[in-house]
Amino acid sequence: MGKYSLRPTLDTSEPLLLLNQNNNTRWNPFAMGGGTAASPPYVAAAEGEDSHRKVLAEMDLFSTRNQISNKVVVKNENFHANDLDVNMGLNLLTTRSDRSLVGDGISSNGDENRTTNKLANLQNELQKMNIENQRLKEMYLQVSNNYNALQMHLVTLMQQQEQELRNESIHNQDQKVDHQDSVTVPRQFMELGQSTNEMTSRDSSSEEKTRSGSALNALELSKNVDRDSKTIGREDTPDSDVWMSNKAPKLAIPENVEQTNEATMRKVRVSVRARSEAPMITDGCQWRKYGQKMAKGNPCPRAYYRCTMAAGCPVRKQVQRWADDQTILITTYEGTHNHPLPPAAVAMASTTSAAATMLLSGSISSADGFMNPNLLAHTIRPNSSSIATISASAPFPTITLDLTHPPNTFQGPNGSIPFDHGHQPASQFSPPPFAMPLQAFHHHGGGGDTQYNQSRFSGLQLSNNKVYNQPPQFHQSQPQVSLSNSLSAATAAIAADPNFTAALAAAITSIMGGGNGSNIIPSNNNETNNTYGSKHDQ
DNA sequence: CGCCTTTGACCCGCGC
DNA sequence: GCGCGGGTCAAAGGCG
Ligand SMILES: [Zn+2]
Repeated sequence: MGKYSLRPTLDTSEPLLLLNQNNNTRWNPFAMGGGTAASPPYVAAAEGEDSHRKVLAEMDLFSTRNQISNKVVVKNENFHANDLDVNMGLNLLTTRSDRSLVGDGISSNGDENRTTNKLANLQNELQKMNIENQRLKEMYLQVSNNYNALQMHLVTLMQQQEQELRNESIHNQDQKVDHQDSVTVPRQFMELGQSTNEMTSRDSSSEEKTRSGSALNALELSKNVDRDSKTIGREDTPDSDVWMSNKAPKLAIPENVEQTNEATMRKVRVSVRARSEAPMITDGCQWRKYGQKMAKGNPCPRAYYRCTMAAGCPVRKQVQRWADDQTILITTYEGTHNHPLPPAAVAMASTTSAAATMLLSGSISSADGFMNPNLLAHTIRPNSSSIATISASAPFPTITLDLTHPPNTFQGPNGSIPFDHGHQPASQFSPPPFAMPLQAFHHHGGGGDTQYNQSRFSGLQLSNNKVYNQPPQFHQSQPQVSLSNSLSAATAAIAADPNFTAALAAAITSIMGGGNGSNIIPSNNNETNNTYGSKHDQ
């Protein structure tokens, strides 16, 4: 019964665990780049044998009869994901009827009965189709969420490797920076730079800060701690310093340094732009909404969440749809988790913390801050699949990861590439899916109004003139040229590795061990997906 | 019953 | 000082 009609269906009752270590069904995102168009649903359908059976066992075809009205929505969804084979179910549903009774008792009756039954049969089919499409829609949401998470994983790895490479040549950069003088830099940014490095400011207005940099940061910290402990005191016992205490001893670093990092990490924001119709993107954490505001210049309200996976976890996030394209969800993370994370949450957490670290370290050695006092923005590579943007606009330095255009060049209904200002027609080349382009731009609040402002991000060693002219490869001014190539190769190798998740986990562990403070649960537990799967565990 | 969302009030920094 | 905007609090109610 219904075996064939259900064929393309995936079990969406549980999140697809693309990153789960114990799961054999891995989705290789790199396969999507080379025209294979192996988009998430497709791959999942190909390997999801178990899922099929599960669906057969639990799917209730007639539980919702009024879903025909969803047709429009589904249609839209199909359009949205036209190359994701989401509409696969439509054909299959009509290929076979599981109502064999229709044909039998009818042969002796008139044509009217026959057509009536036929009609009923068709209606049944239609219902099934709609239900099926509903399922597929949910599945698509799931998959796209997981896809975003995985893509961010990749970004994390890229960043980490870039950073490692950069660290090797950091001295060179410091020397470069030395001759940048007498320019005002946003104070916050200067603080961050100070807190993570020994850069000295020559700006007279920030002389005081420079002189008492650590004291100032300590001040900031105490402010934050104060606020956090206030919150905690309400929810819990005076464990307010848990998130401090469990980290300070770990890295044998002077306490105030660690505190400084905490303070700055709390301030740094990592913004993720992803196309999602869900109210929140799936990041594996538990969140509790604590506020909602109408933000200026955006018809969509901004929602405020805090992490509830552990009492006193300082991590907050803001979720808001982009005004220009409300299918794009902007999630801004702030802070570092003070507790172990389930595997499902590792991707986002590691990405955000790595990005934050990158932002901080980038701020110290880059000359950009001096070149663009109000905002710092970089593009690693134009017209590629994802974009990481760093901005130091007040009050919070923010790094934005743009995941709105998937690697396989699939575009949403709007088909526009954010921040693509025509420098490079996107059609000219098809970058590897893991490429992480950065475009330098200046934006003025609204977001739509952007303007070029080429700059060099020290962390990525971009050469200003080369960035826009030679898209297909990384063009880095320094020894990093071969570096990025090897990086791509390494990434590809990782992707091809059957132990992809293991490699990923190792890489992430190394990242986290690198000292930004997130703890990761050793990833051997399978139930995390469901365990954290209820409400705002996205 | 515990956890969550909702939502108006409140706080705070900033610019005028 | 005042208004504005971003961010947070906390009471009230909903939900499973
Ligand atoms: Zn947390």
